[in-house]
Amino acid sequence: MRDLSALRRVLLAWYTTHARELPWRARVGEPADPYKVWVSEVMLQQTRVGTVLRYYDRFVDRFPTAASLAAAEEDEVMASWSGLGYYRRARLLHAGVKEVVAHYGGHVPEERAARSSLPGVGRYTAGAIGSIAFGRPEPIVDGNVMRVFARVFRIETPLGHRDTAEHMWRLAETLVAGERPGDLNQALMELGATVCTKASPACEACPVAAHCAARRAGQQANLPVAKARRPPRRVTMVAVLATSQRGRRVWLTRGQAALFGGLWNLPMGEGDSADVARGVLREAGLAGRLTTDPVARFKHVLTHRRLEVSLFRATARGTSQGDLRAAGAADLDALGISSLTRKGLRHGGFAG
DNA sequence: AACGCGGGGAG
DNA sequence: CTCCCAGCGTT
Repeated sequence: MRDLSALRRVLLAWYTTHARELPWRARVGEPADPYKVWVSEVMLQQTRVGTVLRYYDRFVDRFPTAASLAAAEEDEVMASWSGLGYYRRARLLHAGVKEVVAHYGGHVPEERAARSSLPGVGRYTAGAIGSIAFGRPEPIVDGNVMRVFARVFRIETPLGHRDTAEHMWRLAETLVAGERPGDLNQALMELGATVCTKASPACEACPVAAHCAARRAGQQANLPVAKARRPPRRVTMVAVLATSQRGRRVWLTRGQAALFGGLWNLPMGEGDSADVARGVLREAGLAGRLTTDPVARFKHVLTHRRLEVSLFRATARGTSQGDLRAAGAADLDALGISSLTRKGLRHGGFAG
């Protein structure tokens, strides 16, 4: 559709009456806190609103300002992120606020280039902070916006193609130029999340149905064209639930790898045999006795992996230092633990 | 351009 | 089961 101003108008009007109340949204007439917008937008990367709601309040309550987050220990930050996934986001956010404190007096920089250069702040997040917190006409294109655009403008090239993405960013840039850029961007995302949904778009309730090319052509169910997806790889893993002699504390190692980096995990390795489990124990810096067979098997599914985990039990000695530590049940809440490790502790009967 | 990175909710 | 979510950084 050529008349973007009509689309703008309808979206803003709809958003004014249909926006969900979300804790990171500023009240009408109040300026949004750029730091809180930043935190929420990082949490929202590839993560649904409903999931973020379970973490956001606790996080900003504990770290209410950029300075307070910058001053926190990494373990403390990871503990607050524990279970939310994509843990690198937390470490990048932490690095980002440190940079803000060091170079910008603790204030999120309003200037686009400075904002974009912060760790973890990509094209999307920079635009979200710019438009929502600073009221600048900066575009946003996320999964919701792509779906809405693909339908409204009947874009039939697959998502994920460079040309498709660039086309959509240009559309977003054109559309956001005007009043209330933050609301316009949020209106697009909100529409995609609540009305123009993937499986069954509620066209009869959609404010832009009259402007929708896909709807006109009866193609709304066939758009957008998804990008091809690679099937997840199946991986067998061994995890060792090694406790101290009296079974009161469990040995955890802090991951440095990309997977679960920065989190405290059960010692793990790829494979399914007792031999591998022995190697895992030794590799962790532990000496002890191990069950000959797994005490439990469980699955853990990630987007890109299907892990089948064999859990061994051990009693082991070692020295808590660096990336190895013995944690009591009461310590676990203060540590960043992956859901996989949480699951392993449960299957192994270590509730403390 | 492709890939790795969590976890969970919806259908 | 499958899909994909208010993406980013690396290669």
